[in-house]
Amino acid sequence: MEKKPDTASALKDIISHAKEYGFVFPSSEIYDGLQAVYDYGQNGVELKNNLKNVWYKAMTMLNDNVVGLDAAIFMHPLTWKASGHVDSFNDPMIDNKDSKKRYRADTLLEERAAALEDEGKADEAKALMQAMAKGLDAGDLESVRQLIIDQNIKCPVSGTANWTEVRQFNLMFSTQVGAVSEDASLIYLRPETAQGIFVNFLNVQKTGRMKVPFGIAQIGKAFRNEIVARNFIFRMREFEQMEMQFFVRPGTEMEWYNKWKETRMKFHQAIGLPADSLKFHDHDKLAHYANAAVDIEYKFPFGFKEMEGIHSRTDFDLKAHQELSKKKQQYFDPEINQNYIPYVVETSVGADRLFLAILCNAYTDETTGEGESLKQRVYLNIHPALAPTKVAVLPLVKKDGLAEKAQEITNQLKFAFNTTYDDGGAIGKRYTRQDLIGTPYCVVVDYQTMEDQTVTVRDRNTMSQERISIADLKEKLGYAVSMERIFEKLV
RNA sequence: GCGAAAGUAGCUCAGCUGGUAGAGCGCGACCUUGCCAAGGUCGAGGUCGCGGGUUCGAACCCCGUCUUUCGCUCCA
Repeated sequence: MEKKPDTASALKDIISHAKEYGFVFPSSEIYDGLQAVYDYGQNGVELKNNLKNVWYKAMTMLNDNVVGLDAAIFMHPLTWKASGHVDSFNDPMIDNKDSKKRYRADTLLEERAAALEDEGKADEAKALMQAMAKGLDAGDLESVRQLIIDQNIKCPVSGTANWTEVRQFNLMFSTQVGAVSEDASLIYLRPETAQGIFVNFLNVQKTGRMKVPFGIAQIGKAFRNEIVARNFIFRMREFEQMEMQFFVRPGTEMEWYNKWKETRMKFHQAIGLPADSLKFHDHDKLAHYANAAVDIEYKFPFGFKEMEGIHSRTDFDLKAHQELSKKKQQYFDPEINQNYIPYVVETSVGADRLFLAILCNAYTDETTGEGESLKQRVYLNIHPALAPTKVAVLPLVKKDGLAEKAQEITNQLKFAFNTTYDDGGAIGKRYTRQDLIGTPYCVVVDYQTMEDQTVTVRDRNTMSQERISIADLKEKLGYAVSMERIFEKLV
């Protein structure tokens, strides 16, 4: 009998567990924390690194035509002009005090202008749009609010015109480069990692002698000044993306889009997420850069939410960079003897979201037996290749040389994979400690070990034990905890 | 940003109409034991989220603030 968390309170259990067992801590907690920022603890960092590793290797090792990149977080400010982020990440917002609804101030005015045009007042509409543009360009938000009031625009929900001030929400973080603060030195922390790949497209293509189709994979931090951050590490201000941009010949993008859709879904299942907790969600409204977009959603305790996005980005980005930089972003395709700007299929998964999905899926509150023999335990059912600690070596008792023997085995295994030694407290308690952090195997040194050089290996999920020879440990456990087991499911 | 709830030991919580803090679990040492959170002894750990105010006296009442969760809202 297993109880899987699917209610909102389940998230609380997972957050508590994550903190109590060293996976995720609130940032700068001794100062009361910082909203929507979290730190990964001693076990969290292992799990996250394993996840990043398995993703990166699945991309680069398993695909001959995908290579890696690690671009800087700081980029030339024009990058964000070209990508559209400067324009689309700055929204003037206004709230209605009665309905508590928030609107984009520019949208309200645009709708009003459209209504005026329908009424045949095209001149008035044009004047309104010009006045709005003037106000926005000058950063005069009060004048924008005044326009809304002058036009007597009412909230469709409350029907009142009881508006707050207009406030600018900038989703990009900015900072200064250099000691002197001037306008020219203002730069942004990247709101996505993709642009680092696009601006390096030709560098990689030329120095790596890459032929289209090929991909560039990158893992890195990105930053967004979210207005509302919710759901633990699901939406953070500082987060990590694992992105791969795949450059293809125009016209073939849908073929690759579909191929990557399937490949990525397979990946999530291979690392242990159940098929019925995953689904595709097609975008109805496409972003300015895409001609097809789908999310892979995972069934979090707070519902099916986006974990990964697969977008057909067309040539939007490379073309925009070519126009703004005046540097050609073309590829010469020898097969068809033609120059073109490649189209791009992007796969972009949130490392933190994937981490959270793994944690939610792994958290198991299990009750076995009934009556007197009723047993309850909590364990993390993490894929062995992803588990922070692979093996715990435990002496059944500390005396009679068992502890020394267990230390010796630990020293043999620790070069091959994360191995821990524990002799504190009763054996049952030590099993439980390992269950709680998702260690897949416990090796126990008992009295028989001293006679025939065998140990028992206890499986986390089944709690069953198998006796094997010490000499075979490294090989047998090594394979059981290897990423190979994940990769085998991907080909 | 709005509304609701919450914040006391590492965790889960108790603490009555105000009288300067407790339990269980966990943690550490030692003893005993030895295969699924065993028992015993001893011990560490909290200016009750933070800052004001009321009061002779505040974990408790009032105000502010921070953080978290939930519901709105937002999400190129």
